[in-house]
Amino acid sequence: MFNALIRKLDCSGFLTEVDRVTLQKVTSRRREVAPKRDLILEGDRPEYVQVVLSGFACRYKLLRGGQRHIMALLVPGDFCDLHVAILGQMDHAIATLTTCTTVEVSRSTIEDLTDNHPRITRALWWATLIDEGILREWLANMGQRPADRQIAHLFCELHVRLLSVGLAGPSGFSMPLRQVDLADMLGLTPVHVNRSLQELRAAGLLTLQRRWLEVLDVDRLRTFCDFKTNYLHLTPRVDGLKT
Amino acid sequence: MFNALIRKLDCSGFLTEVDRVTLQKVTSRRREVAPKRDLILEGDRPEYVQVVLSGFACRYKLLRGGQRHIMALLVPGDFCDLHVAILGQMDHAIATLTTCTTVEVSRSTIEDLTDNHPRITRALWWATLIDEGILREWLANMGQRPADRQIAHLFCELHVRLLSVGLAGPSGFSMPLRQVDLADMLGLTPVHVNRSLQELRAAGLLTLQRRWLEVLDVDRLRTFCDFKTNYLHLTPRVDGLKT
DNA sequence: CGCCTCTTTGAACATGGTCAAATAACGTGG
DNA sequence: CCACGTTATTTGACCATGTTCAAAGAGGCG
Repeated sequence: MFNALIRKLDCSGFLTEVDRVTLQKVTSRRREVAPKRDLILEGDRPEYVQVVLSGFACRYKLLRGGQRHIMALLVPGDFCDLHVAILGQMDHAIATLTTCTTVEVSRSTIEDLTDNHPRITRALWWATLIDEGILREWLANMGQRPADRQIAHLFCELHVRLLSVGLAGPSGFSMPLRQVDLADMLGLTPVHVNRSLQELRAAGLLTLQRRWLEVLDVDRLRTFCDFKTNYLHLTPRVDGLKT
Repeated sequence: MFNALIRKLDCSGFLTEVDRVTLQKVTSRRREVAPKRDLILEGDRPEYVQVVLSGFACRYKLLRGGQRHIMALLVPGDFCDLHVAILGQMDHAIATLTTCTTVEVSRSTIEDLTDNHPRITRALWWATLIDEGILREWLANMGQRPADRQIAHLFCELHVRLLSVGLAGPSGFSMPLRQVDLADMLGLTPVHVNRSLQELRAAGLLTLQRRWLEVLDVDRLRTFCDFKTNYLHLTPRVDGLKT
């Protein structure tokens, strides 16, 4: 059966066939969650670590004014809260954006993996470091680029990340996120996201209809928003496209 | 001799006296670096992992337009590039902001630590997870708050981080950063940082002169910018101030 | 004292925000 | 399959926060 987690960790290059089998066993207890449901709340001390196997989720914080800021997008294969094992308490919440399938892995299973499966441990460590790299890129994106390029950059990133788990074609992918979600990720208003999307369409860079994002010219879009893939630390084969 | 790294890792609560001695030995090869010097460049594959022992450094990226975005502030006790051991290549650069003392720890030493000193390993892991938490908070800060509160929030964070390594008093600390540096951290222009600082002063929240930041009323400043300490995962004792 | 860097000021401008309403798309039950 | 209520996208007019450019003051350091 298809398993985005294995597919993703495999990108690290650390896994062997045995490891893949081990991971397969661990990810068998699945759960279906409706859109816009909280998976974990800020302050929680969960007993289980969750992994997204299908759908999109996000890390977010609610600030005093009631504004939501989304600090990370979780796509199939991503861990939700591996770090809680060490830090103890969640400093942010996680919610589904679309319908999601998740797996719960007990803390003891994680401990078993880290004790007895050094390559898997290394792959997990690798995955969290990539998440950190993405956070840094988002920071630079928000801080330095105008809205339309921010959005373009986010799409470029998403495209590559989905490619690496086999969920995107060479020039398009399913985009079930709402404009509000994009707005909350980039610190913009939905209205302005809407207008910027129109500019991107008008510039002939992409189309977005019926929840499908089609990139008309990948190179041109990447140049437009100054997108480089290095922060995703892809193995050459996954890059999907030249450069 | 005073060692900010040990002081910081000690906050994790994982270390024993033996571990502290081990760390002391490892951090003996020191180096002095002038302000505004690169410690590592994007694309580098360093053989040594560096730790800041005194002064301020930063992680940054240079984008196409030549703009610099600072994605993290490294204060005494912070690791520069622990992650390169796994990811291989730097996806950002690191530079000093002030004169810094650093230590270089060879990759083999790190491997020894992770193989034979489980509590130290756990503390290192803990430190990188806190860095990740800070990244998330910065994202929300930039995305959702107006300039003056962004700056106030940054100061509140810095205050607590410096307190935890013994480099701040209960209401003030040395602030050698330039307004350009603040601007590059928050995605603002130096001009606007300047004006926002004036507002903070006018509001009686702080004073900033001769490179010293004095917080006039810590609680009031924290309320002003909606600062909560939870994302820093402090042990109760280090919080320094109530709440 | 003089140079260089950093901070401060001013005025015009632009990007993105606010509020409110209209239109379109979606999903569910009949 | 259609009708309806709900949720999402789109539009318009006005406003505000933050930017740009340029120049004048302060401060630090040899």
